[in-house]
Amino acid sequence: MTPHPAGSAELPQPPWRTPRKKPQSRTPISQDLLVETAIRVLDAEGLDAVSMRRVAQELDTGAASLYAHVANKKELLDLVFDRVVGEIDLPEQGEPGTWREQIRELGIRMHATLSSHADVARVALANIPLGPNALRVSERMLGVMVAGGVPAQAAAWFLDRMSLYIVAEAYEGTLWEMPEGFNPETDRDAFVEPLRQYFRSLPVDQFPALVANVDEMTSGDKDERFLFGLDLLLDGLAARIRN
Amino acid sequence: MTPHPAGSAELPQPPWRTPRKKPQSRTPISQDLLVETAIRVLDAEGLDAVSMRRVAQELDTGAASLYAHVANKKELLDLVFDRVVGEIDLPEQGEPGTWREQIRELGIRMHATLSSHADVARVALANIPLGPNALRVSERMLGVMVAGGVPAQAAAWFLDRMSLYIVAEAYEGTLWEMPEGFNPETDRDAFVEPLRQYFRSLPVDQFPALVANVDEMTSGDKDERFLFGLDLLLDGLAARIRN
DNA sequence: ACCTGAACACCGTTCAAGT
DNA sequence: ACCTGAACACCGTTCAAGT
Repeated sequence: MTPHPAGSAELPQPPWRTPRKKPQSRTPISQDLLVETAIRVLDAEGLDAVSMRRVAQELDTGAASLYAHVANKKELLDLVFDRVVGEIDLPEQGEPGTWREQIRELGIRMHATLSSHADVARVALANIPLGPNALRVSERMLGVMVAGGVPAQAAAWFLDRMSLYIVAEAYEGTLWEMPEGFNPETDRDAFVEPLRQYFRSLPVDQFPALVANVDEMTSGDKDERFLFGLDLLLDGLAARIRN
Repeated sequence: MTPHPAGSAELPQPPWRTPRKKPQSRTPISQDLLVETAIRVLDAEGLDAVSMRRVAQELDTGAASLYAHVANKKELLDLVFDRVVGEIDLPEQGEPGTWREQIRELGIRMHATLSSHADVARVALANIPLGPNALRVSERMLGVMVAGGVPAQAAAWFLDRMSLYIVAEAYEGTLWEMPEGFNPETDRDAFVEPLRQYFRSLPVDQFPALVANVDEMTSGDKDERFLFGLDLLLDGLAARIRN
C-alpha cells in the first residue's frame, strides 16, 4: 500500500534466482538496531556480557561488522546509556511542588530507570554522559532548582553531586541483587545474615562500635538507604540556602 | 647475625653445583609480594593493566603460578584494595573537635589515599570491602559518630552513604585526570574549554538553563566539588539530628 | 557502501606434568 | 609444596578481500 520505493522491487523474483539466505529474517544492521540489541543482552545477562562479539552474534554476524555503525565499544555503550536515560519520563513542567519535592522525584525516577537495566550505571561512572537524553534530564534539574530560587552555582554543583550519587548507588545496588527466584521480602535475611554473623564474630576490643551496632549496620534495604542518602543531600542543600 | 634458620643453609655451595638461574634476583612469590607487585602495576598503569598475566610477568613467571597464592583475580584485587585502605592514617583517638569535624577529616584522608592509587576505588564499587583495614576505618567512623551523639541508626547508614560517595568520587575523579606533563593550575582551561564550548553551542530554546549557566556548570576543580558534596552530606546529617 | 574471515595481541582459569 | 607450559574459551580492533 506504500508508494513504490525504488525500481521494480515489488515484482516477483524470476524462478531461477537463488533466494538470499534467510530471506526476510535478517533486518539490515543499523545503529538503532545495534543499540537495541546491546540493551537486550544487557538486560538479560548484565553489562559484562555486552561485548562486541556477543552483540554481533545476536545479529548473526561477526564483531567486525559492527564497526560500520559504531566507532568502538565505548561509543556503543555511550549510546546504550543515553537510550536508557531516555526512558526516564520527566513530570509535566509546571507541576506543583517545591524545588525540593521536584528534584527528589526526578532523582527517584532516575534511580529507578537505571536500576531496571542491570549495571548500566557503570557506563556513566566510566565516561561522562553528554548524550541528548542526559542533557534533557540535566536541563530539567537545573531549571527546576534555579526557578525555585537555588543560587546558580549551588544548583550546578548539586546537579553534579546528586547525579554521581544516583549513578553510584544504581551500580552498587546491583551487587545486592538476589539471584533469580528469590523473594526480596521473605528471603532477605538469608543474604544479610552471613554479614551479621561476620560482624558479630569480630573481636569486641578492636571493633566495639561495629559489634555493638550490628543491627543498625545491616538494617534497611537498597531503597531505604538510597532515599536516606538522597535526603541527606537535599537537606544539606536546603540548609545552605537558608543561610 | 640472625640465629641459624634451618639446616646448613649458610655453608658455601660446593663448586660443582650448578647455580640456580638468576641466583638471588628472584625472591620467592608470596601473597604479600603479589599484592605489592599488583599495586606497582596499578600505580604505574591503572587498574585495567592489573591482569593476572601482567602481574605474573612482572614477577618473571606465568599467570598460572599466581593461583598458588590467591584464589582468583577478585581476591587479589580485594587484597590490593585493603592494602591501600591500610595507608589511610587515622588521627590520634581523642583528638579535639566535634564529630562533624572529625568525620570530615576522615573523609578527606580516605579520599586522598584512594585518589593516590589510580582507579583502585573501582574495586570497592564492584565488591564490598570487608578487609581488616576497611573495618578499621569503619569502626573509627562509627565510633566517632556514636560517641558524638549521633543516633546509631543514622550513624550506620551515614557511614554507608558517605563511603559510597567517597569511593564514587575517587573513581570518577580519575577520569578528569590530566595526561602526564600537564600543570593542573595553568592548563585546566585546556580541558574544560571544549566542554564549555559544547554547552554554549546547545540550542537555547531546548536548553535555556544549561546555556545560561555554562560557567557555573564548569567551575570548580575535583577537590572543590568533592568537598561541596561531602559538606552537603554532613550538613544533611547535622540537620537531621537537631530535630 | 556494507559486510566478512582471519589475524593480532590480549584476557582469566584449569590441568597435567614437572621439580 | 610450589611452579610451569599449554590449552580452553573468551576479549577489542584492524585489515585485506569480497559483494
